[in-house]
Amino acid sequence: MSSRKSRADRRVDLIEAARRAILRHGTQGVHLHHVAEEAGLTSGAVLYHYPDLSELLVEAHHAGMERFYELRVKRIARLSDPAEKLVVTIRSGLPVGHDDQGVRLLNELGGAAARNRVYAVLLTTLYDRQVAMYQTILDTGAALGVFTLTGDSVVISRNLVALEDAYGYRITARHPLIGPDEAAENILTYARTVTGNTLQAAAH
Amino acid sequence: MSSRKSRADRRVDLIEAARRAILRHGTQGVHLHHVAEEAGLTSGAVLYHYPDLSELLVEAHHAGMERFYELRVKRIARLSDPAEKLVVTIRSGLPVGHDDQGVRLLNELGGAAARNRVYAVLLTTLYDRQVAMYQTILDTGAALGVFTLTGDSVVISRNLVALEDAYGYRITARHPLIGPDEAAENILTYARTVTGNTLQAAAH
DNA sequence: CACGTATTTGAATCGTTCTTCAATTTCGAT
DNA sequence: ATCGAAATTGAAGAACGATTCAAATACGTG
Repeated sequence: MSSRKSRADRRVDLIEAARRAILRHGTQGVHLHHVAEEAGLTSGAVLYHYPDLSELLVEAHHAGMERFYELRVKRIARLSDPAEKLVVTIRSGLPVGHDDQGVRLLNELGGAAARNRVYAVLLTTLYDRQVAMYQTILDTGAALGVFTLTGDSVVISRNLVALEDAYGYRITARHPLIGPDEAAENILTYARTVTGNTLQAAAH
Repeated sequence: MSSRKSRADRRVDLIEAARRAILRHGTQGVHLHHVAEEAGLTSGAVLYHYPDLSELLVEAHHAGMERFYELRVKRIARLSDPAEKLVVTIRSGLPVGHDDQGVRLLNELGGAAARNRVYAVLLTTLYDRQVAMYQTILDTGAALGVFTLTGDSVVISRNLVALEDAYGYRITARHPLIGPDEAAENILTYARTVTGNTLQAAAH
């Protein structure tokens, strides 16, 4: 039994616990006691804070997405060269390995989104934000003359995020030939042709 | 209560029923009685044929994948022009609408594959077969001088399948701006640059 | 057409999970 | 240091799903 906490603190804990429980058992497979165990509490205590488990699960997914997105933004915040930004952004959209928690949580929702409107909105919103992120990088690079775009930056950005997403699934499913490095290289190949930039991963 | 059937016939029915039940409730959310209802039987009867529900679910997913893949192969079987084949293949990899059953079933597995090795293998195998399908088209087109590939046909094929997959998720999640037409056009934009072919959708 | 077998039902049982709630404990405020 | 409110427990009960199995039934075969 973990020590007593304030309402706000406990809710944060529970969201974290729910996130871990989802990764272990799947969004559909999580049970109240799984979350309770992860949090070091009783089922009753969880219910005291979240009378409806499904609401807690939504919050956990929401929090996971925000974390994922914020991490990506932070990674490129201090970079100035658009080419470098693009390379780093592509990397940050891919799982680090087949057990990458951030990506695995997102992948949980792919199927559920077709049945659950709330998850559909979450996932769609995340996609759009990531597309906007790429678009900013591409447009800036084009304005600076670093990139020579072969087409609409929206289309390119949508394709880039799509590629990340799909390779994320392949990697978390343990494709024997496609790991983070191979996926990054495949996406970079695409990025090179549409930007006209060699996009070397800058040493630092 | 549907009329009595032979073992073989009933098993086929049950796989179909399981497929529908999965689409309604999710791979993790399906219960024995859901499958029984879809089949017009009792839970006991389902158990008589499949003592282990999870095995039936695996078979349902397997059957769904085979159907999906075979349909794609059949669509291009009678076409000879590589450019036309490529256009048709891209289309056949995308859902027809947000409620496309074939794609929705595949999407169900994305998350589960990270936790379940059997599903991971199924999904990975399907991916590889689709990549091989594209590769054949690209290599043939290149040999005939119809395509001028900008790079390795494996990489291009992997990217094409990846794009299909990801847009499939967006469409089934009801993205307000991305439907089958938009997705196809985005993928075609990529295909055009890497093949050097205008890839007009042939009228017929 | 009657027999025997394979299929299906329906009910009983068991285990699990959710839900409720009174009792207890802890902590902060006074 | 005490009081009161908030958090947590643990047990009891309700609901649900899986599982088992004897009985009923339909079907093919001889």
